Amino acid sequence: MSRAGDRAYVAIRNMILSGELPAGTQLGEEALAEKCGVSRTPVRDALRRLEADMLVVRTDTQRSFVAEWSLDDVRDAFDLRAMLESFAARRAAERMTPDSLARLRHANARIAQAIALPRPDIALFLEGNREFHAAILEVAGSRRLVAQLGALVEQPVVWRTAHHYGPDALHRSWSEHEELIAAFARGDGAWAQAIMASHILRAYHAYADAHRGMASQPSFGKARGEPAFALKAMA
Amino acid sequence: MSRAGDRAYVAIRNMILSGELPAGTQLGEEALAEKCGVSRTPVRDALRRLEADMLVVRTDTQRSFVAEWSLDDVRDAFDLRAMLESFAARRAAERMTPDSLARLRHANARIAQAIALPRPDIALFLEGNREFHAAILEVAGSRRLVAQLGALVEQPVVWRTAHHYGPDALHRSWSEHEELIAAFARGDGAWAQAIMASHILRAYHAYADAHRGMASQPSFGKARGEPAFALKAMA
DNA sequence: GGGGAGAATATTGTATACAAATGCCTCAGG
DNA sequence: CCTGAGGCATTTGTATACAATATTCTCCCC
Repeated sequence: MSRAGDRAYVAIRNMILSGELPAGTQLGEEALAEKCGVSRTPVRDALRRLEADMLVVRTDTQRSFVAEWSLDDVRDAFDLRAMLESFAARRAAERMTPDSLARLRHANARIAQAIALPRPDIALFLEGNREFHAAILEVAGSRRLVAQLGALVEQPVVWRTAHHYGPDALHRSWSEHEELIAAFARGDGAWAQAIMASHILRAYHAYADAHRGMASQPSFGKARGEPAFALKAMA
Repeated sequence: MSRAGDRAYVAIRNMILSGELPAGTQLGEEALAEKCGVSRTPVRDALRRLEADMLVVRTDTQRSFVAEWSLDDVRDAFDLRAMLESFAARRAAERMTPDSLARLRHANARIAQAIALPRPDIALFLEGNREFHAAILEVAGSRRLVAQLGALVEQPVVWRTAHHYGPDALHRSWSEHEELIAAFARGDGAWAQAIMASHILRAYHAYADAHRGMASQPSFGKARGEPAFALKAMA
């Protein structure tokens, strides 16, 4: 953790994901530097990383803005994630070890615990969910896959979305994880792949349903479809 | 083109891809700055971008090295590319316009011209090939897909590999492009997807065959399999 | 009133200096 | 000979100043 650079990255990221910096906001380096209490140099690094995460876009003239997310963009992201992560699931099924399988069971047990409470503990659910998907990715054993999915899978904000999920949706997610574990236990790559694709795409529709009809934020750029909130995917 | 930063990026990238900086070489910022005739600041930017391209890796302590490419890594990259680009082909087939189709035909005509010569013009082949694949990606119309494939598809160096391809391999590539055009003309996404996957995976085996038994470069790190040359994919 | 040239302003790009951290080498102790 | 602590050399991180570039505003001309 290189102090200032990472602090700036986390700080700006949080400002974007929390909505403090709405989509379309221009990100001046100097202003951000002051907000983060560092100089422009680490802010520049942070902006570059956020750009790679596609949370920030740069104009042809190097001005940075908080990225817009049209509904089409969100759909794109989920499609891509469905493809990549189901591919990862197939690979993982073919390489699964008892240890990793135990880790998956443990993660999903935590999810069960989170949603068993009278009032589901969303934070715990998200933590278990993250661990579950990360473990699969690790077993898949492709550095590239990790790199490409990294930006898509991380779920720092989902907060705003996750709280819209009902107990039934949460339970279905847990249930699909159980099915994945079954596929992994049998080493059935094709099965795991199919479940994962379904898992992700169901999550997309849960998202779309939750946000259907919600107020659009004032738009800025050339978004193609209906503007959506800036946030990351969850499953 | 922000002058110094991009110059550094291109310069370092070329040094890596040409083999002037072999895999495992440590990349000191100061040394690179001097080589590129700029200061460390733009070099840092360039290193970050190259890291995103996975041409450079950083240790936990922030030292940069030219990335190692085991044969497994290369296989991974091709697998991923096959998946992403065949997905792009399906989308493209569903959205193809007459203009774009014409552009594809034109690009492949240039390829035909390049390989028709008594001595194939590899540079022209690569240029046409790049244009062909870029056009498909553009029609696919997914910003994320572009971003994710960008690092994989670019073929600046393939030089070292491409020259190992025989006239037959080059002709087969052209022929597969023709088949893709046919699928696009009919708007058959599934067909286009299948051809593209086959196209990419064939390219992988052409690569693997060309490099089978070639001398390994002295290895540096934790590469998992047999070390391979540092280069990008082609199809 | 519209449009454009040009200055004024704001923003990003680059270089440099210095601070912090890492790695390496030496040498003492066992 | 091995081990590890300490200091020296190297490398990266950060801040700041200045240069280059983009944007905005103003004012003049049509």
